[in-house]
Amino acid sequence: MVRFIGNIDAKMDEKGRVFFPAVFRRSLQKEGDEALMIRKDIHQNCLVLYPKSVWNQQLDELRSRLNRWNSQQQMVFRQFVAGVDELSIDGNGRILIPKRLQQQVSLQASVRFIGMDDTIELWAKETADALLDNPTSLGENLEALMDL
Amino acid sequence: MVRFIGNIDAKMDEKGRVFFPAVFRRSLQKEGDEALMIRKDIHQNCLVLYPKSVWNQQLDELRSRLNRWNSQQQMVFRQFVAGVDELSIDGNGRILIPKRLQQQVSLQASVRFIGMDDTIELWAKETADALLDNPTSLGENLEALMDL
DNA sequence: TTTTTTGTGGGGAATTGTGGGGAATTGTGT
DNA sequence: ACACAATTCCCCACAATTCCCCACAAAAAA
Repeated sequence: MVRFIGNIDAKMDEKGRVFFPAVFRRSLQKEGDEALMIRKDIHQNCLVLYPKSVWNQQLDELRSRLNRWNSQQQMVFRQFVAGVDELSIDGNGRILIPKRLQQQVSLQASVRFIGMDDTIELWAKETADALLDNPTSLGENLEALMDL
Repeated sequence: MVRFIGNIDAKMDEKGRVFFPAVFRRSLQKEGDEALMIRKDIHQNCLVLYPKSVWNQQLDELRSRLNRWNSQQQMVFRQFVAGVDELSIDGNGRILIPKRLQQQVSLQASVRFIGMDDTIELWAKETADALLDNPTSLGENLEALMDL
């Protein structure tokens, strides 16, 4: 099982290219997994990178819970799958973020990679700072959760 | 179970390297644990070092209680792992403190390690002095706490 | 005192990260 | 089909950081 750990600040150039952090690249290669899938996060204003194997796994999970003959459920599946792109790492170790996705989450020059266990999130630095460097609620949330 | 005890002053060089105190290294090795996780403390202006096994244990417990499709729960997980980095001890027995973390807690040349049972805290010496040399309320707080 | 362990410092190679030029490819409208 | 713009890809150059090595001071142990 992959386990992405760490936070890396990076810069996206005008062409939309970002260096894919070496730590993560190594974790990927260890799994023999080279391809990445990218989509906007369901809830947050950030992008999510899945190693292809993890992506497939999640698709399977979704599929197994959804009834393909049910129109609404089929629509959920469609929305989840649509908007996904496949990425590859170029000769310089960079990935190219599709324009469409850049706009969806207002990516600027300063971005931040966050290792999230089996996926990697890509945030606009400003957005991440605002959300994550504010730990007030974390304590309460944790307390509530662990108190079950 | 690891038990880190003690206060050690050390110096960080311009490259951000700090000698990891021998006492703590021995405690770590006794656990067969070499890797360390580092993050900014939730409340205080200092860094916290976790032996990797301790960290993983906490992470697994959290993961098992969280539903990744739930926005709020995913946010808790995110806040918990964001800002964490993995450290290793180099050939000279030193660790390299990531730039980002140095800045977050204003680490300068003079630092202080504080053994905190199963974790180790890393303070800027000045900050630690200011906070801890002022033990005014400890007695009262303890009294109130233990009086349940 | 000599030896070993602990702690500091720095040089320089290798890797990681940033920027940009320009060819190839794709997509658009005419 | 053609010209044109935008995007993607492949290449090179270079800056910054990290890693690996060695030297040595200071403290502790023999």
